[in-house]
Amino acid sequence: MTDAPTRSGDDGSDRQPIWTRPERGSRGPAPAHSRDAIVATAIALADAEGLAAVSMRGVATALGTGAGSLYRYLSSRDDLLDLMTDRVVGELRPYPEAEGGWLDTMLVLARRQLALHRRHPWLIDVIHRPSGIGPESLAWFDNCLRILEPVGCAVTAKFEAIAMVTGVVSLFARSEAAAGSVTFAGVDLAPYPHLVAAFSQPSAPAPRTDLFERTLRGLLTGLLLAEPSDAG
Amino acid sequence: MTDAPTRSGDDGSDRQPIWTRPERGSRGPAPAHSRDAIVATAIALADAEGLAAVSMRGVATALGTGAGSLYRYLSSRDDLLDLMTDRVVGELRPYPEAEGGWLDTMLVLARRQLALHRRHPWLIDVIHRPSGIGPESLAWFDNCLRILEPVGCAVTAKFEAIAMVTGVVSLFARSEAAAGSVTFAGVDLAPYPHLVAAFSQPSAPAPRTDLFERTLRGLLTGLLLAEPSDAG
DNA sequence: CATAAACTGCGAACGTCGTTTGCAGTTTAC
DNA sequence: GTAAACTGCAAACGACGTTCGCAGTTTATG
Repeated sequence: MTDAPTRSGDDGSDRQPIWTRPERGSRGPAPAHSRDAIVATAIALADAEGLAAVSMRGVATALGTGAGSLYRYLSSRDDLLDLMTDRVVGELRPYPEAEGGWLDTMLVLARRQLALHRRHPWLIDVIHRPSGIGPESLAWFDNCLRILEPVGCAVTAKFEAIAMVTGVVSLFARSEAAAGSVTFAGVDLAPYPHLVAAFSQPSAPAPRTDLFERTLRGLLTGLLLAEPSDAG
Repeated sequence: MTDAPTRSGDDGSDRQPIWTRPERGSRGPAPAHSRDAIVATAIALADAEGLAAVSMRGVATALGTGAGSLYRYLSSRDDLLDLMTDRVVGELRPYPEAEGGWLDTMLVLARRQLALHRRHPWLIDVIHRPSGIGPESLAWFDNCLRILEPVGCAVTAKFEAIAMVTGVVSLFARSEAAAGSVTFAGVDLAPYPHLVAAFSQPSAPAPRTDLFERTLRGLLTGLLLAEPSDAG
């Protein structure tokens, strides 16, 4: 607690983010594991048993070690979640060319994001935290800017549009994941006349894919193509 | 653990949701607190010190009692969060009449939701969980259906539109709350050419309110007014 | 009015969590 | 060769949600 310089590799380096922190020094014995192997194990665990299974003890047990040992490679569980997020974002590669026009290409990217959420359902619970921007996320963002290059509007509008697309994709992913989990069991619906009227009406299945595409197409054209003549 | 009928009021009633569970029986002494007072205390605590301060011990301390005592009124912390959510949703009342047309009225409702998020920043972390639908949320939903009554489209489309509006509002709320928390400190931006090009460009402040309104207006008209002639 | 059932608050405990710490052993720089 | 820097590991710490047992209080029932 005084000023002992021990643990300079992991413990003392809380200043710089996990992305630029060196994995190990050059002095001691070879580590039994690697940061990448830990992250891969954690992702496999989350895919199989959900995010709740990704505890320090859980990941450590899957690796055949103790919980405290993980702190030789990571400085916190949040770091692990950040690494997991960025690693699966890398699955969005390779990025498509913008051959079919920027709007269609953005839709392809959005659909790939949605597929990523389906592949890793825990992503939806992890993506909405501060300080979770890693190299792969930056690359994805950079690629979106590349796709939007032919669009002649302010960069701030592009930033907003990209963020909104990502957000809407997460909304769809959450809606898919939560499908059927809402229930009105034991609740008296009598005080809600419009609800019971809606429920008593025959409902068509309503294709979801169409909603996804229509929503994003309308969003992007509205945000990027609208003339700012009368705004403000 | 055999079949002792004790604690039938709180403990044994895990079956039915918190909304319909009776607050107390008729036998014992008068409770020192009430479910409503506990929820109000928890909300005040969350408003002041964030959701992390809303622990059973934290709420109990604010009430001058012990953590275990809270389980006489609630059966879990999740129940408490559900009650908190539904209570603040009640702040959206009274609901406006649809005098200015359904689109403008829906925008008013959306703006009120955004204001609610600004008033209770913890709401964004609590609203995206399963099983959080209470009477006030139902009333809000019912009111949205009332506003959308003159719109002649399938009820499923209305359901989707309402959910999407709520979701987009939460996106804006989250974006506002996370403003300035993302940082590229210590990260080399060289591998992201389009990003550095965007950052080197002069950026206008870009009015957010306009983005909010434009996004929702485009969303609602696109989802509710589009003709389903060529779909499918 | 007596009795028993159903309630009350409360403090101690349980198990799990993220994280810290001390220690013994290993490798490398000087 | 020595010391610094590293390694893994087990134990512990504090906080969390939750359970449990107990003593006391109120009410329904006879």
